[in-house]
Amino acid sequence: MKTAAVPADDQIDISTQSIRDSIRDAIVDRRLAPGTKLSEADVGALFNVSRTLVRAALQALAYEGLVNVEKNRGAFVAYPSPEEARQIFATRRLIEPGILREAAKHMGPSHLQHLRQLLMEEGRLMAERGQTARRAEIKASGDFHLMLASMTRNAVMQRFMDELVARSSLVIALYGQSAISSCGHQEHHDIVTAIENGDLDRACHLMIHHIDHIEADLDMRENKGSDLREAFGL
Amino acid sequence: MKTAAVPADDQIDISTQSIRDSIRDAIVDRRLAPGTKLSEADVGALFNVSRTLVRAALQALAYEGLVNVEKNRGAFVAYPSPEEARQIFATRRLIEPGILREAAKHMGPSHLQHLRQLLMEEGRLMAERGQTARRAEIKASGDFHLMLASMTRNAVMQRFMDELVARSSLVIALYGQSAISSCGHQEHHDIVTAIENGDLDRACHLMIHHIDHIEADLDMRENKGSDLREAFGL
DNA sequence: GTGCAAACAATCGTATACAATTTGATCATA
DNA sequence: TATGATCAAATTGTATACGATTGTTTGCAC
Repeated sequence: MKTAAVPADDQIDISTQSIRDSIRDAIVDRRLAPGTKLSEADVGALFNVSRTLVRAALQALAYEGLVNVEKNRGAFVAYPSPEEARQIFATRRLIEPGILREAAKHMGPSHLQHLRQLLMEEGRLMAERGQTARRAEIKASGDFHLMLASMTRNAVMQRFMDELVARSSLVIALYGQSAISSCGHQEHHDIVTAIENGDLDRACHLMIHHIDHIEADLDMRENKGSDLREAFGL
Repeated sequence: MKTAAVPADDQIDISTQSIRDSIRDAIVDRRLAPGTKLSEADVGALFNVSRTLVRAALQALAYEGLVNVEKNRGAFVAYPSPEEARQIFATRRLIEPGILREAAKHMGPSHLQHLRQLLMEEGRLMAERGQTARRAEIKASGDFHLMLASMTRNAVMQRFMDELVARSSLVIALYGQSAISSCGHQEHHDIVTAIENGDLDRACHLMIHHIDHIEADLDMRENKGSDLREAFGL
């Protein structure tokens, strides 16, 4: 019985969407370790719903790439291979500069204000100690990219970025080494500054380097943690 | 009914995936008109499966943006609004040049051969008459972009393009006016030529213009066909 | 004839039941 | 003891059953 603790309590009227979000958050926040089995019955018991709803949630998460469902075996928190990780970051490098430019088109002073505010919060969390603050910091770091995506006013791009950021979190959870984001945080600030100055070329340049840095901080040698699975090409 | 029926007809082992693909193809091929209701019971009867599997398929399609599920009302073939259409093409403009460059990295003579071959087939279908040939032509047109995506060797990008091309087909089905693709076909050829010549800048340029042309051919005034739905902001 | 309300029908939302498959354990045998 | 076959327990795959919601029709009052 290795299923993780998720806010259980006596919740009623929890629908598929809520379950999906709860599991999603738990995965992205690293409360659920990659590879963890998500038994339909167990999860259902936690949320006091039937397997039907759990199944729907797990299938949706599988589509997002956050869980793998193996036929007749069950659903597991995704365990991205180094190759998958590479593809995820390659995709981000490809689309985030475009998102930046698109977002800048619609950006007014209030939007810049919001971005700065988010970065302040991020910085505040970095100063704190503790697992909780650390998770919140990582989340805030991703939220910066998501906020930029939301400023494109393009729902499609937003959804793509949602998926990319979520999967990136998983990858970082698996292969990240340093306390990193210290530099990442500064890079966020620099990007906003470049936008403020109207220097979009520079902003894009910084964004690409930022993504490069995140990826460079990963140690993607196989057998990290308790892997063994990808090690044999499965 | 139900009398120990031998695995009826040719249909055995139809799983969620097959149903999803069948419906997907039908939508993209315009055999299912936008707005058509997809009753769980009806679809299930067609495929001789229970509502459970149909539901799963419809939910997956909803995630792809090909059907809308309205709570307690059912699933309908998506009816993209002009705004959605705009967002879809904006996203394509944003990522397809990048895909082009990425694909070019891995492209050898055999790949170019494949692309040319696909274009030949596309051209052949354009010459023919009839609804079937017309559908095949539109499909082939989309396949060109999908083949480029597959050459990136990046599963994430591939999936994004899958979704974008499918939804584009839907939009074109709704708002397309001219017999179009005549010029689109030539543009495909030009793009391949540019790649062959190693002139990626030109290829990207052509790609963006190609997408512009597709979008420009749409007549997205509301009330197209039997709409009335979006006309009231629903 | 019009307008509203209540019953009816159809469809979806969720839970449960049963079948199929996998997994792990037990036991026989060399 | 090591190996392999057979069986039992657990878990997923699919179907069905029942309750809830929505849309339509009917009937009554005005």
